[in-house]
Amino acid sequence: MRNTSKIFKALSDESRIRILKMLENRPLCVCEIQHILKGSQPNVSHHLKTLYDAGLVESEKDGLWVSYRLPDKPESPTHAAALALVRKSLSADETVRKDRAIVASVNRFEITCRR
Amino acid sequence: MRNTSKIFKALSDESRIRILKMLENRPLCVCEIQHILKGSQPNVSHHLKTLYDAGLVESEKDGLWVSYRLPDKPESPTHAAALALVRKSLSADETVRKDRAIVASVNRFEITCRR
DNA sequence: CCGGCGAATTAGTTTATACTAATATTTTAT
DNA sequence: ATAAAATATTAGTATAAACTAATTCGCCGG
Repeated sequence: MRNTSKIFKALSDESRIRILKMLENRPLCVCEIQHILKGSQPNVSHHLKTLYDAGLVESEKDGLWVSYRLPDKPESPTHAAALALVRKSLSADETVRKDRAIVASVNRFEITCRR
Repeated sequence: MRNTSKIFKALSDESRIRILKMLENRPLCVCEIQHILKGSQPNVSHHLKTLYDAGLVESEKDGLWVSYRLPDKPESPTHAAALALVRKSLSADETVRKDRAIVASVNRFEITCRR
């Protein structure tokens, strides 16, 4: 039960839902997510850690960057169902649509990540 | 999005998940839930209010009691999907099993609700 | 009407979560 | 090696959620 409520806790923050919806487009590095959420870098890292600890994202080192993506193979049926629920929801949400429009038009080399 | 994250926030507490799993057996009044969760009455009322505000339970006055139940007709597809996810999960959880065994063997007239 | 019971609300306190600022780590380029 | 960039971690603070205790509300039977 601890595990399940951790999943829901991770999903109970709007920034983290926005991140998951962005990742439906494609894998993103931290600085791209930061650019779209307009939060501080440590704050974004913290949200990503929360999602990672809940088993809702995977990460991979990619040179200087760390790429985050939705799991290919969720670690449990509950994880799969939760991710499916998110996928089916909120695609019409205005913030989500704007976020994903930016995802589609940006790459990591065009943006500044420096504070 | 606010609405969706409210659903997840409501589901992110173990006591509230326990309540939902108990309600899969049958509608319950506050004092029955309190008897099983072993929490204070105001605490249980607060959890029920959180679930109610998120659209995850319905309530009905029943004389002196207030009966809570899972919604017959969830107010949105997201609500339905979230409730379905809970229904499919955790039925094997030890705490959930014990709770539901008590639900099956108790009625409101046999228990003491007084603090 | 009055007293008692179930439930809801309020107030106050504790605990957990989110954010900011500063620092550390890792990797790449010079 | 040194420096610079991307990310992670830590410390400290602000905000929100959960619990306890006390009070209030509403319904029912005398």
